[in-house]
Amino acid sequence: MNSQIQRIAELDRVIHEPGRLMIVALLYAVDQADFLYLQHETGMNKGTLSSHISRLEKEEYVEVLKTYRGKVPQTLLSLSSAGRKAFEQYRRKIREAF
Amino acid sequence: MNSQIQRIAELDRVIHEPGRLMIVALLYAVDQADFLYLQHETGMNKGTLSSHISRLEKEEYVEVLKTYRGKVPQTLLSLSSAGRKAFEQYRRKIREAF
DNA sequence: GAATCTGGTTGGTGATGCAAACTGGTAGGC
DNA sequence: GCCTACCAGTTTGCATCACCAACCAGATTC
Repeated sequence: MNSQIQRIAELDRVIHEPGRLMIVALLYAVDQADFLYLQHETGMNKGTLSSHISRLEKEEYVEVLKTYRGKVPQTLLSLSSAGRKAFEQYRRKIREAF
Repeated sequence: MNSQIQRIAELDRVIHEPGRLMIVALLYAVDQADFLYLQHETGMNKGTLSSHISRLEKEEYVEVLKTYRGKVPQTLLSLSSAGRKAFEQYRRKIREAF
């Protein structure tokens, strides 16, 4: 198997999914963001965003902190160190392949 | 929306799928390949490979030529010019994003 | 006749995307 | 107080897609 194909075959599917890739790339850049910010930046509807966040949480790639902005609930997201590493590895393989 | 995220959002989903990305990247490099070669290089089972090829054909990204190697049937695949352009655009967006 | 070869099709399972319904709380009008 | 509307997210129902194994078709070879 040639090495470009090898890299593609090894891509982390959890991160490769564009919806989650946007989330992870955003969190990688800003360290912390809330649900509404992610929704606005990614253009996803809230149901889809919510389910991608759940998937990333289940994978332990993001940490979720439910808090309040005044009296309004706010969900804060950040990348875990595992998530950060996974993204860096994904990015490295993508760069090597293309 | 920041430009990295914009690029990710615009990625062609038909090509983004790793199975099809491997096929397209291989065909981009070699111009023509047969079914068994693709199966061997990608490691996919034939059912999955066959359905990805059908999808790419439906999208008019690949051309399929059913022929014979001696008396044994052989399916030859090549990228169409639309497929070539789509791959180049995909690669450009990936490179810009990462 | 039985096994092999190439490739396609089918059936089942899980993932994704969207809209709509829902939850638990807040705010405003009267 | 009470009713309605809103807000932040989550869950659900439905359609489509991806993956694998198994089976099938048509021809060949042993």
